[in-house]
Amino acid sequence: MARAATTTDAFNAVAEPRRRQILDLLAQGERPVNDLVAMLGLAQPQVSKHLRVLREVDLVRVRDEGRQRLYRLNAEPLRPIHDWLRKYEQSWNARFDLLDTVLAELKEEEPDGTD
Amino acid sequence: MARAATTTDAFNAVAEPRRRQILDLLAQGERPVNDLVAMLGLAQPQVSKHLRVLREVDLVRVRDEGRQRLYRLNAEPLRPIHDWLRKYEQSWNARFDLLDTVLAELKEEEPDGTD
DNA sequence: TTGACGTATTCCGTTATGGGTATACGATTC
DNA sequence: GAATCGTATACCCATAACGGAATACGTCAA
Repeated sequence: MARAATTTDAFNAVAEPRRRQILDLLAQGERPVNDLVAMLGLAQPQVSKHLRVLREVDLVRVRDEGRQRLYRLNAEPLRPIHDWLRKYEQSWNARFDLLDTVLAELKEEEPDGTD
Repeated sequence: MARAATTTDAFNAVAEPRRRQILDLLAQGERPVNDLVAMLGLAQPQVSKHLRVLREVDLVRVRDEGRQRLYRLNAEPLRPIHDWLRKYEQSWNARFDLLDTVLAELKEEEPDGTD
């Protein structure tokens, strides 16, 4: 088995910096492909390919406007990522550096208080 | 060029479900490899390999304890992901479904009000 | 219709993943 | 020193990513 497809989920789709950049751009509003091409400094086919991936995980939606295709953001698939990260928030918000791990360990299990 | 290495950053490292699972387990406290092996139902070498990736992006730290290696979580590299997601939070927290895109578009640019 | 534009798709090559299996290494015990 | 445990590494395979280049659409203009 190889690495999971980029179109498997938002986690994989968003691992690619360019794709994140595209989302960042689309966060400002709907854009035709060529706008993105210009802004990203990438070749048009690559942009279309990245958009395809984003489309397949439903991170972007398209709307046909004449000969242009206007892409817009749909952030909802990012939610699971955010939700998953949520439980780790405290780890960097506090000075838990190693203390929190120790504490968590103590109250979770390791019932053998064998130091 | 191929896909960015899994060890490039937390984004890539965490795109793999198994690796997320490992972090989830380590969130509960330090664990030796074999514990993870048992909990994950994976072969030991695969677990070691995943741990290596996590180690390379500093998502886990190791501590030698006799013949065991105790791994523990270091969540900080997750922070950039969280930070990046932050700007999209409102997109799914409200009913901005397509309204927000339109609004953003209006106030950002597209100075030609040609509709 | 022909042509230009905007975008998507196909084909290529390089790279590395992730699982499987075997094995190497260090530490401990006998 | 030998056997054993706990873990890491090496090797193999199948898969697919990403960029580049060429090209195939569909739409609009002359």
